Amino acid sequence: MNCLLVSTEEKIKEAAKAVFLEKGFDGTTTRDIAKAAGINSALMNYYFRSKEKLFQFIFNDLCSFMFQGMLDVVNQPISLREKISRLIDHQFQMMMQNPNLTIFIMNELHRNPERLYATVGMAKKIPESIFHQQIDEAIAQGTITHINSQHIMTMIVANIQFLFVSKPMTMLANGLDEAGFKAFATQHIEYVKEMICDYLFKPETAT
Amino acid sequence: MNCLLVSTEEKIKEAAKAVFLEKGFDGTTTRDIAKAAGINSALMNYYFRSKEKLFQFIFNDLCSFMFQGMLDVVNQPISLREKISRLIDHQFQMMMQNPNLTIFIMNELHRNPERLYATVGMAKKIPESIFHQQIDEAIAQGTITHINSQHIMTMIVANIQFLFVSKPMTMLANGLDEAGFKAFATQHIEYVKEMICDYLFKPETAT
DNA sequence: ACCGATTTTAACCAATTGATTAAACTTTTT
DNA sequence: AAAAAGTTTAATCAATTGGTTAAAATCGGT
Repeated sequence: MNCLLVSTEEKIKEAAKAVFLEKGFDGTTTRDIAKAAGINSALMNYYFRSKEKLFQFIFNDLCSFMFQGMLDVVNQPISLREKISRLIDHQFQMMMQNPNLTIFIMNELHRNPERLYATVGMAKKIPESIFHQQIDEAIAQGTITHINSQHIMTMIVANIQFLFVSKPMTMLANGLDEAGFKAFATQHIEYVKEMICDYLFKPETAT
Repeated sequence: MNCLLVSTEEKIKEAAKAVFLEKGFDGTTTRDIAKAAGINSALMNYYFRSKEKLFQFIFNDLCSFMFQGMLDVVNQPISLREKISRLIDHQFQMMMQNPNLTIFIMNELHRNPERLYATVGMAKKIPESIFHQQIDEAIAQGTITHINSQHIMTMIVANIQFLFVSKPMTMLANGLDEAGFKAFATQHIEYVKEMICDYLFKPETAT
């Protein structure tokens, strides 16, 4: 067994994750991965059977990483207001550390819709979470605006995720560098929190 | 000259646009395009010098298409409230007819940041538009919440665009078919309009 | 109808792609 | 230490890639 810190299999997975995230499935060659992992090209086919199989492995990993954290927050036994705030914060932290996670996943799903099957289990858990129960209860009690929970979740996710999906564009349009973007994004999520909560918990009930 | 409706050059451009939009630059082969255009592979290199040059052509076209419409709305001599509503409607119409326009552009910019130079002229026009002047004036008059205009634009764009960027995921998570998605999206933009306007034009001024 | 220019084609090229093979090297087991 | 199992390598494969070439077909002007 290779004992220099990590196993060869792990080295390949880490390298593949980095390269796939940066270049996508089509833009990545098996030699890219081998080079990044510091191994022979053939080793990749020894541990994983093909580029496609290796990709599926990485893709599932990344999808789990993305969804699991959100699911954890979404199922916490806390108030709706607090949960929305934490949900936004959690996504923001996750994306700050992995800015191209979402564009990668969305693009691969767009290019190859069959990969949706890899996410079907996780994706369906969110609409079934206690977050949605809380919303339905709050609506019944008249505490929040009457609005389908899927729309609320979409608003939360969209306002955070698109910030990172469009990061290069936003930086260009507003003339920001890396630090400037971070400041902009940090400020932005505060506005988003405020906007969404204002909309949900507004005093007078809209039609 | 080829007089069967359209010129060969136009046929190639149309085919390339469709294929690139669906498969991205890396996923597209020159033979894909030739096949879609019903021409010989070599013809593509006769009209455009290379796959890269052809792509740049298409990419610029699509970016112009995306930005020009938004710029037109953003510079209309109408009220802020009406402008926000039209901006959202316009993007929605555009994306309904071209659902993968944004994911395509964003992904290509992510994969190849040098392409940003192709958009720099257009992207910078938005922060310089009279929309932003209107916002600054409204803030000075105390008509709307005190918030940087770039944040408002980001909110508008994010809430509409991400709906389409994440279309496959949204359809899966909420169990929607094509018609279901359309209904969901149509309803969603009404909520978004309401939410953003409520936030901007709210009666009591927040800190 | 003929000529020159433009347009289109088939055949081909070198480079790169994902993947395989058989041999060499380690490690573990006996 | 010998055998067996597991790991890694260099060399190579067939297929596909973007691009080129030279010849054929088509066109407009005269």
